[in-house]
Amino acid sequence: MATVPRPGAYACGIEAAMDVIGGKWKVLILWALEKQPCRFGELRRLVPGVTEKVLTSHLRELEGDGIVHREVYAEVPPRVEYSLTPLGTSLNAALGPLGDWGREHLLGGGEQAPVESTGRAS
Amino acid sequence: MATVPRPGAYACGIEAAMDVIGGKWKVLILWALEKQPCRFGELRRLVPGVTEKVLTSHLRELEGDGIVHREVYAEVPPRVEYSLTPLGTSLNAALGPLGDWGREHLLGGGEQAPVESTGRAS
DNA sequence: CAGCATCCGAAACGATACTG
DNA sequence: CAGTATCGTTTCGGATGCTG
Repeated sequence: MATVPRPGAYACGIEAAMDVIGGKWKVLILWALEKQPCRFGELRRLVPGVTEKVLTSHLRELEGDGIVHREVYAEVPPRVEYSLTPLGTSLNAALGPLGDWGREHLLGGGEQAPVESTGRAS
Repeated sequence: MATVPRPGAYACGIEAAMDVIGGKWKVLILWALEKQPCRFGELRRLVPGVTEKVLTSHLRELEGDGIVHREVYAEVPPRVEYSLTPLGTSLNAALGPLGDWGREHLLGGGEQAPVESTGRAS
């Protein structure tokens, strides 16, 4: 989606950010990875409904944007681990208020105890 | 985009919010409206590149989601004014951190004086 | 002025089969 | 296990032309 596709002109930061997280499953992926690094197969399970093809392309884009890190272990059962980069962590943090807003105004009001605002629960 | 299209299940608030702002020009529209209420023609000028059809459909969706208010004046040259609802204003506020993140990490680093973080400038 | 209707093309997403 | 390749479907957005 992103990966420097645009000629280079965004009207504002939100537009640019939207381009990075614009995929259908991107935020879910970020979310799964925030909890803990995951292997490809784990992600498939953590993000129900996504197909391999789409998961792969989204991961590649996020990797290209410096949001996720891809670590390949040259073992006999191939193993690849995906994790958030510091940039990805900061993006997730920036997504926090938006998630709060959505949960508050779109889903059931705040059932959860509004502890800090750090709450980005399932 | 949204307007209660989904059967009713979102994994998290961000997903729901993404659905509301998921259109290509939505955030730009929100942005133009935050500065001041606008007529249809003004919006077309403020959001360069958008076509009437898409602008109309995006506005209808935002209206359906309670983000913008549509005021029709039954005059002889038809006049319609769009403005942000309180919900729309709060959404824009929730978008702030994401805009800051995008401007900081995707566009040129922070050229602007990082005054408050309220800065959602053009 | 503020739109709606219609047709079209591009892109994103999805399903399935196959490979290092 | 972790993808790649190919094909089909859907959805979104763009271009025009017409109307109250």
